[in-house]
Amino acid sequence: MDLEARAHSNHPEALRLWLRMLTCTQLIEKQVRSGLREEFNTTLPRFDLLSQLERTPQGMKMTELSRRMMVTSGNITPVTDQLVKEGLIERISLPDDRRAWLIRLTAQGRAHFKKMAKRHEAWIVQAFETLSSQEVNNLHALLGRVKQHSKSSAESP
Amino acid sequence: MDLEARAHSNHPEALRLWLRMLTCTQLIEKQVRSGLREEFNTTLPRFDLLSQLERTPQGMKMTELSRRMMVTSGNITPVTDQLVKEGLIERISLPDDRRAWLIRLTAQGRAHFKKMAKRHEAWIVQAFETLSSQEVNNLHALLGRVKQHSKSSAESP
DNA sequence: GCGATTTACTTTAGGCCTCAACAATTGGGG
DNA sequence: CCCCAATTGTTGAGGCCTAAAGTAAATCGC
Repeated sequence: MDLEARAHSNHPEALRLWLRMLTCTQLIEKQVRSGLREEFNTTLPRFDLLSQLERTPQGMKMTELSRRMMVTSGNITPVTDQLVKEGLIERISLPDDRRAWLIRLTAQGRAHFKKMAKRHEAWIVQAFETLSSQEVNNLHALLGRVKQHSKSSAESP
Repeated sequence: MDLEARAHSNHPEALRLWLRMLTCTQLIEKQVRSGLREEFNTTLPRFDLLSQLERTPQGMKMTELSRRMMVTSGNITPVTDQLVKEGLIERISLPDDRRAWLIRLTAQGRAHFKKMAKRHEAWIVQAFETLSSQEVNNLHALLGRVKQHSKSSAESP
């Protein structure tokens, strides 16, 4: 009795798969969001932004952040504002381009992110613990093809 | 250079899978949303609501709709208002429970939904066309286990 | 060197999301 | 019968999303 209730038998397999995939994603995402809210009083977009920065110690421009987070650039401004206010990231002005900012984790941000990432990882591992390692890799490979297909057809419409 | 940039090699397989699944879902969902907007000037939640009703000719209460759509009930009110205004659904008051409404497709709503559903199905089929029928079914089965696991652990926290 | 285009970020309007508080109604236990 | 708890739908605050317009700065081309 969820999104999949739409998928009756004469729908093609792809539609059934899509609704199931959407259901899974939403179930897991809800768990992650409520975990972040209850344990760390934060949100998924804020966590995602910190995640992106953690892999890039030299920092990143806001445009690059929006591209990686797959959201439009108008979203980055308020999320960045909030994280700066919390002292987890900093905006650094670039001498050679006065339009842009370099966004970087602060030491505090890096430490705080590590704690959250540990919990986040546990939630995700738990969500997929019902699958064997081989099944996880199988799923990963199949979705890799779907991703490539979707990206390439988005580039040449 | 997307969400998956977070997943470096020492992360467990489950985390890599999760980020890839999220990327796929978002890529496909963006295509569907922009298709609905460009071709039908509507949104995904509105389409989803009509989808749920299409399978239930006798109509559905708003609580039931929110449960199936996996959103809180506060969301259903404005989406319903909009679809009533467009003449695609109707609110029918129930004599034996004056708190509740029965929500049903109008004839116009049913006809309009059919057109949209045909296009929607084509977008989804295209998104997965890179996989064989067997691979689609395999993916469906694996995600079925993930879904069941997630639902059962959500019920008994 | 200077105007036109492009780029980086911000802002705004409109929509959906959660959570939480609220009104109205229903239904069960004394 | 009546009070109380549970249920149905609505509303409001806060947040993130898009698309689109606006501002400022960089860059391209003549």
